[in-house]
Amino acid sequence: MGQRMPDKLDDVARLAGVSPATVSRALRGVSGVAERTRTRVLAAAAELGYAISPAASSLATGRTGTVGVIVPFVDRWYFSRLISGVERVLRDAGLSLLLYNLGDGPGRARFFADLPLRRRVDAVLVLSLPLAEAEREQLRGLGTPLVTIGTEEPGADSVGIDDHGAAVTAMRHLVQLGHREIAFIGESDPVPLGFTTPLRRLAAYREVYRGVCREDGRVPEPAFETGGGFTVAGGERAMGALLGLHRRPTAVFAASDEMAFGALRTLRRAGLRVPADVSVLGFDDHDLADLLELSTVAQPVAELGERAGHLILARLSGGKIATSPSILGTRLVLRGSTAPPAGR
Amino acid sequence: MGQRMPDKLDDVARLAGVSPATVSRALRGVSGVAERTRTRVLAAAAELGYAISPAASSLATGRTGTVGVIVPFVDRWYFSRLISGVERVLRDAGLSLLLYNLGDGPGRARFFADLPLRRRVDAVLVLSLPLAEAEREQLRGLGTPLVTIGTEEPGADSVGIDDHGAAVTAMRHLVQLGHREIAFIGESDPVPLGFTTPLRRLAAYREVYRGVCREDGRVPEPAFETGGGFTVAGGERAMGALLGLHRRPTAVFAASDEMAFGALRTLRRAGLRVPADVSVLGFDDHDLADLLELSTVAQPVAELGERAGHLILARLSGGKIATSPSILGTRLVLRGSTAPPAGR
DNA sequence: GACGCCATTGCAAGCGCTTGCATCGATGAT
DNA sequence: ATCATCGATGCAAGCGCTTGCAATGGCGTC
Repeated sequence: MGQRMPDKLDDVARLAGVSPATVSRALRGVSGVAERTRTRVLAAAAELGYAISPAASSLATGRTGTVGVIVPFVDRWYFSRLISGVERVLRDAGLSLLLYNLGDGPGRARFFADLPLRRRVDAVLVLSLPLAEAEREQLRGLGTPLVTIGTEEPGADSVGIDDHGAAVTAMRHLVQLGHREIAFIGESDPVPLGFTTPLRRLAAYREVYRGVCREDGRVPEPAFETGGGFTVAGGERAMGALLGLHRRPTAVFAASDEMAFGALRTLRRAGLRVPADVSVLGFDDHDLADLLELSTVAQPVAELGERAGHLILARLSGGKIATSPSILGTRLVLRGSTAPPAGR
Repeated sequence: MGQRMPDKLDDVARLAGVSPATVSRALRGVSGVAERTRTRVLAAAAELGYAISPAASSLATGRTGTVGVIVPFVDRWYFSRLISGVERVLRDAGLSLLLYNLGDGPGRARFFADLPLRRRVDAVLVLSLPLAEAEREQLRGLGTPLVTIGTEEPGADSVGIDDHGAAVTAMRHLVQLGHREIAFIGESDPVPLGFTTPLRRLAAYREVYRGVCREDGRVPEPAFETGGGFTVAGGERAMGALLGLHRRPTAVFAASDEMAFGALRTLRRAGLRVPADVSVLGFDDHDLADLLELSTVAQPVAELGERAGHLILARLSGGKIATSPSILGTRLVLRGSTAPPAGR
C-alpha cells in the first residue's frame, strides 16, 4: 500500500464535474459561485478528504496564513502565558503560529541575519523585545504588519500596560504602610537584550523612593537598586546583597514575582519574617504568588496576548495602525507579604 | 518609495551572469557547481539581499522546512520547557516551528478535523498527548515522521522517562522513611485529554502502597487516591479532601510539583507542619520546588525536548524509527518536605 | 590528433493553486 | 421577438523555485 499522492484541485474538479477554477472559488467561499455548484464541490472535496496545498496557494496569492511570533524566552511564566493567549485567537481565526525563540545567546544576531520568517508570515508579533534600529528596519522590510507587546515601535501596533503607573502605585502602597527605606530588585545593568520594562519600573521606583527621602531630608541609598535578572535565583542573590547593607530596607519592591519569590526565600533562610521584619511586593501575579502569599501588581497577561492577536487580525484585514498603543489595566493585589514596618 | 518587490531567483541569476538553475543549485550548496561560480552567485545574492521564497521552494520540492508541534498547553511549566528545548535544536538546524495548542476545549476535535498542519510541515511532534486511534491515523496520513514525548505511539519515535520506575522510587523513599499511610494526588477521573502519564504514576503508587498494606495486614484506603488536575488549585483541594478523612495519611505523593505546592499550602493553612506532621513529595523538579523546599523527582525536561528535536532531525535525514523509545533518567531530589512520620 | 569522459551549466517542464478576462446562457427590458 | 445585462463558469497565464536531461567544452588517453 504505497504512499498515496494527495489529491489535487483537479481531482476534486473532475469529481464535481467543474473546472479547477470553480473548485478554487467554491472552496474559499468566494462569491460568484452558484449555491448548488458550491455544495457539489464541497461534497466532492469532503469525499476525497481534500485539503488545499498551502505552498501552492501561498505562491499564488502571496499570503501564508501564518504569523511569526518572536520571543526572548518561551519557558518563563510571562511569555508562555502571552503565547498561549495570542495562539488562541490566531487559531480561532484559522492562522498558524510560527515560533521563534531568540534566546539569550547569539541567536538574536543570527535570527536577524537570516530572517527565517521572511516570506513565511503575513504578520509579525514581537514580545517585550525592544528592537534596535537595524532590526526594526529588517522587520519593516518584510512588508508585513508588525505588532508588539510591551514595547512601542514606530510603525507598529502595540499593546501593553502602564508599567510606570503600576509601579508607582505599588511603591505608594509601601509608602502608605509607613515604609521609608525601600529597596528595588530589577534587572542587572546593562539590561540584557535591551529590555525596557525593567527600566520603566526602576524609574517609577526611583521617583517615589527619592521623593520620600527628600521629604524626610535623607539621602537615598543607591545600593537599594539591585538587579535580579528576573529569575528566582537572581532575586535570592539580590536580597542577599540587600541584607548585607548597613542601612537595611524595611520593604522590597521586586519588578517580577519570580524575583520576589527568591527574595522571600533569602529572607526566610536569614530568619527574617515577612512581613513582620521586611515587606515584599512583587509584580505580575504569577500563578504561584497566591500560594506564597505574595502581594503583587497583577497584569492581565493572557489578555495582552489576546489583544495582540486581535490587533493582528485587524491589520490583516486592512485596518490601519492605531495611533496609540492599547493599554490594559493593572491592579494591586494585596496578600500577606506587605505590612507596616516594625515599630509602627 | 513604493513597496519594492522582493528579488527573485532570476534577478540573482542575471546579476551573477548565470542561469536560474545554477543559482538555485549554488544557493542550496548542492554539488555540481564550480567553486568560482558558487562564490559569484553567493556574492550576487548577498548584494541583492536575496532570500528564497519558501512557498515556491516548498511547492517544487514538497519540503517545508517546518515542523509542527502539538501541545495540550503552552503555559504550564513542563510544556513551555519542552517547547523551549525542542525549539533550540530545530532552530539550530534551520527549521521553523509551527505551534498548535490543542487547549482543553473543543480545540482538539477541530484540530484533527481541519488538520491545519497538513502539507505544512515535514514532521510532527506530539507532546504528552496520547492519540486516539483515529487521530493517529490522521497524523499518519500526513506521511511525515512522527515523534512523541511522554507517550508511545505505534510508528512513532518517542522519548520519555520511566514514569513507573521513578514513581516507585519516590514511593519507596517514603516507605523507607517509615511511612505506611501514604496518599496520592494525581489526575481526576476520567483523565482529561486521555493523558496516560498520571495513570502510570498512579499505578506505581498503588503497587507500593498496597504492598505495604499487605505486609502490615491492613486494608488500603481507597480515598487516598485523589485527583488534583495537575494544577496548584487542584492540589490544594485534593489535600483538603485528604485532611477530611478519618484515616489520615502521614505522607502525600503528588504526581506533579504544582499539585504538591497546592498541598503544601493547604497544610500550612491547616496549621500542619511539613514534614513534621505530613511529608510531601512532588514530581518534576519545577523551578520553584527548590524555593519551597519540596522533595521531588527531577526529570530532565529541557533534555527531553532536545532529544526529541534530534530524533526529528535524524528522521528527516532518512533515519529509521528506533525500535525502542529513548528513556532519560530521573533522580530523587531530597529537600525539606519529607521526613520520618511523627512518633518514629 | 581524434575520441570519450566528466564536470558544469542551461533548458524547460513541472509543483498546485489563483485570478483577470472571455464565454455562455438565461433573464429582463423594450 | 431582440438585444443588453449579468451571474456563473472556464481558460490559461502566471506565482518562483527545482531538477531530469541535454548541451557544452576542457582534458586525458591511445
